[in-house]
Amino acid sequence: MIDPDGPVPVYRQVADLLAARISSGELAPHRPIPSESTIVQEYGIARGTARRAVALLRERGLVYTVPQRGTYVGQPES
Amino acid sequence: MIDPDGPVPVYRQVADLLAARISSGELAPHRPIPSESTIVQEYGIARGTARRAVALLRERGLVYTVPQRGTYVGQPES
DNA sequence: TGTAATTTGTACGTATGTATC
DNA sequence: TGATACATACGTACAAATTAC
Repeated sequence: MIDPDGPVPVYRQVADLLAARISSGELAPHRPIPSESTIVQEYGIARGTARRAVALLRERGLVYTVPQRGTYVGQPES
Repeated sequence: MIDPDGPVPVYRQVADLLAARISSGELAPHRPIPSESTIVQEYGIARGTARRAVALLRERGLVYTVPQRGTYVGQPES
């Protein structure tokens, strides 16, 4: 699933995989995406890398994070 | 200079200090800001924290980074 | 021409704090 | 109380590109 040795950074690979899960509808609007710990386990990566992937999705406007709560699909203020 | 135990994150304290050095003219447009290693030594912080501080300045549009070269005051396209 | 140093980029691991549930 | 989840911060290591010598 993840190629740690490829030219594409792992955090971007993970972000793209999560983005695909959002596009497919598996992760629906205003529903939480997997937690950092879950992402770490699912993809076998470090926590810092998982955080970077989520940060990238946030920059893309695909998700929003509520501190100490979780990260959700879509945009805040519903 | 840096208060590691205060409510303000270290990376933001460092970013603000660097921003002040830019405002004062000590760091002039299109001149490099201190390297990550230098920032680490100057402020006694970890490199990851220094990188976050620089990333914050980048988000604020105060600096731009040229990979493998350095980070410079102002905006690209000179 | 070749080598070493510099600098940013990526990735991992660990620890602690704070807020929520 | 305890578990969960994000925020911050430390340290370490290696890669890639540029620069200096």
